[in-house]
Amino acid sequence: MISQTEENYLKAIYKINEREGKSVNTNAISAAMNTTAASVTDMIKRLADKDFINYEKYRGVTLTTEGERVATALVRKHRMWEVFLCDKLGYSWDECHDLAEQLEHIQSTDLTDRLDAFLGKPKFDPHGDPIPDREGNYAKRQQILLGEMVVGDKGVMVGVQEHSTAFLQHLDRIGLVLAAKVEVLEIFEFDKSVKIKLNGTTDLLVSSKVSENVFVKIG
Amino acid sequence: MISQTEENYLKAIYKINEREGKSVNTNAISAAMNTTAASVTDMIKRLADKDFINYEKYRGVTLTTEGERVATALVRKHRMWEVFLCDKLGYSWDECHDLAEQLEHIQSTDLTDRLDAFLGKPKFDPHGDPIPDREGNYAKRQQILLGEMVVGDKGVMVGVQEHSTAFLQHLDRIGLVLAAKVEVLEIFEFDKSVKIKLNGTTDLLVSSKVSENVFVKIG
DNA sequence: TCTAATTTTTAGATCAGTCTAAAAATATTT
DNA sequence: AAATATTTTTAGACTGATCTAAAAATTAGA
Repeated sequence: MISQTEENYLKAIYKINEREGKSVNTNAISAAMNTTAASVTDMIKRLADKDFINYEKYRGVTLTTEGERVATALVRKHRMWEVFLCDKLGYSWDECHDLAEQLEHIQSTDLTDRLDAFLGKPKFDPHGDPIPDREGNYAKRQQILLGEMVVGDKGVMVGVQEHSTAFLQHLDRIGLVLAAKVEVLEIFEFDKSVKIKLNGTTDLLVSSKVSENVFVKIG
Repeated sequence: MISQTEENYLKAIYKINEREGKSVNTNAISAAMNTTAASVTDMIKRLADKDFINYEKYRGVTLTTEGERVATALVRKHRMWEVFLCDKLGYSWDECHDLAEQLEHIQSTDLTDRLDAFLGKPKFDPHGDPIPDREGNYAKRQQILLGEMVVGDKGVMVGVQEHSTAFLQHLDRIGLVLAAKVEVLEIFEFDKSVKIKLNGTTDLLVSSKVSENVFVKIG
């Protein structure tokens, strides 16, 4: 049996590794989990005992095959529930995250599969994040950050890196939502803000905080 | 904040009180929760501290208004999720209970209300149990046990008292499912078994174990 | 009503998950 | 490479939820 807390640690490790691409250190985990480094050390010992992670003192951790299976299963459930909440119950993309954090711990792969069929086998969640299949595989997104585009580039808004409610609500307010058409008009080196044309109509100046957390699919 | 364990104790107390109609004693709770009497004593102290129950040493417990609110909210969520699982995901009535036990702990009354609307404001779950409204009110069922009917009585199967998977699967197998038409043909005093006509066609002999756990609406 | 049976509570332990404070190891900088 | 800074681990403690075994209170019966 695996506890919800253990699951959350595995998911955190998975996400940090996905972002940083290397062995995950204690402090990064404690920051992600909002706990102390001491608590993390305790927990990673337990997770190593259960063979969910590889752990060497002072050297950080990596997920084992089994640990990765658990983590991707959680991500699959989380994103699947988000689709349900948005598509079926009418939640907005900034509201569904916290509820999905709870729902992802429901223990039943069969339920997830039935939900998958019920929702029409979605490939992406409402934030543009890909939904892993039952084996945990998912296509890496063909996309770059808005902040990495150059003047003249055009594309479509396909997702976010930062999932906080505040950020998503801000995007809603400025009209930079999923599927919005984006063209880079000007980049201001001074503060890294970016002027874009939105949906071929309005001009919009976005801060670096925004441009560094919005994914765009070029083309 | 209330823990899942605390919620489960409150639900158990609520159900025992609903069935027995009086102050709930320690042993009844430990039986329902599959724990020891000592654990129950610990927990009821905690629940009394939090004002969810009224507790007097050696005298059993009753729910406070707040405790009852929590318990009926759980029942509402449980039965609502059962409708979702059966109606939308195609689960059978014996499969949905265990999953609903998990889902009932999802913390969000708004989610429950949206689910309610999405499911078409159902009044009963797949076992015929009434779904409480947001205030915790629900119509007591107009029904009696099959075992309480007399020869010649006719009615419709509307629910079960016992919710175990084994029992529900047995009912499925003998064809005594929700909405089945029932007419009492003969009662055998020897072993309290009952011969019924099912849906106006087949004759069926049911054991006392069955007749004492199936609710029928007369008429 | 007094004794026996039952129920309930206390006492004392354990495990998971967390903390603070201090010690140890590793990394960085001069 | 020595001194300093940072990161990580250990030590020790606390809470929630559980247990077993024993003591106390209540209930039932002769």
